[in-house]
Amino acid sequence: MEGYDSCVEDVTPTRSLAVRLIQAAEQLKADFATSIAPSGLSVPAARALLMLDEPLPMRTLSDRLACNQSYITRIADELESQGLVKREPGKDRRMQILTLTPSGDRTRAAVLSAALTGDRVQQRLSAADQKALGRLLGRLSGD
Amino acid sequence: MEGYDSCVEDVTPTRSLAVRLIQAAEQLKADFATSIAPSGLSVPAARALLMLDEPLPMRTLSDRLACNQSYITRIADELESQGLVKREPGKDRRMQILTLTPSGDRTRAAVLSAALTGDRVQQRLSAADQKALGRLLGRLSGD
DNA sequence: TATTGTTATACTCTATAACTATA
DNA sequence: TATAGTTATAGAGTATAACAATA
Repeated sequence: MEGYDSCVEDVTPTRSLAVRLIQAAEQLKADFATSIAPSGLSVPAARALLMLDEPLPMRTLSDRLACNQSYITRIADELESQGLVKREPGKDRRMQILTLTPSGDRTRAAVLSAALTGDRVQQRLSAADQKALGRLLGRLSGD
Repeated sequence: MEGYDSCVEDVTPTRSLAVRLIQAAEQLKADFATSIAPSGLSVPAARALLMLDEPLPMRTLSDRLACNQSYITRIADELESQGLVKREPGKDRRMQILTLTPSGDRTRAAVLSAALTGDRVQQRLSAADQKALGRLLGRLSGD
């Protein structure tokens, strides 16, 4: 559990929105970690697993997760050691294609279901609020 | 730069709000890191520095930053080695009171100013939008 | 030469455990 | 005995650099 709490907020009259948004995000991340805990996977591995709804080259995964390629090697090792994924050579022999095993497929479905079930955005926000939040986040991100 | 991108969102029809909120938070954190970079401080040390608008026992700091006391020792070491803070014994001799030096005071003002200037919530959101965001975050957090 | 993946290494943030001094 | 702070250690997440194989 992280704790990106007080900081600028104790200085400005009200706790800053930026800090509150960061705290909300930490909460969401903690929720995700809790919901995937039964899988025994690390958070990064669970995130990668969720992306594998189709076989993907490791390179594609590193692009989508916006992380270094070497880190994908690590994650693939974890997933493979759990028997959830296989590495298969692509037509371009430099590529390794990550493909879910049947067990990986089941685990992915379980993780996905748990993540959706534990999503407090869905739980606590009405449809209208969700729409409003989406709009605000769009403005924040630069459209 | 973290990268809490695709994950559940590539699976659900639209990228999930939870993931978008987390990404926005990462952006805010990155902004903060950028704005404090000139100070040469680590992010945790800068956060602690911002809280020291008055002398504070280390224990109070660990409460406010919601982190372990041992971590505060580390942060205090960094701040002290930069000459920004002094440890002074409290009336209760177990306590160490962290007090800003004149240099620490100036650095804190600079960091605060940079953080406020670089706050994209202020920059990109109207007053009404900020109010709406605050309301939504309140609902998300459980009120 | 440029790209994919791997290996080794290292860095940041943060916690736990054991300990000292004080209360 | 309970609390404040320190020290040593560890672990998670992630990156950089150097390298091999392939294109």
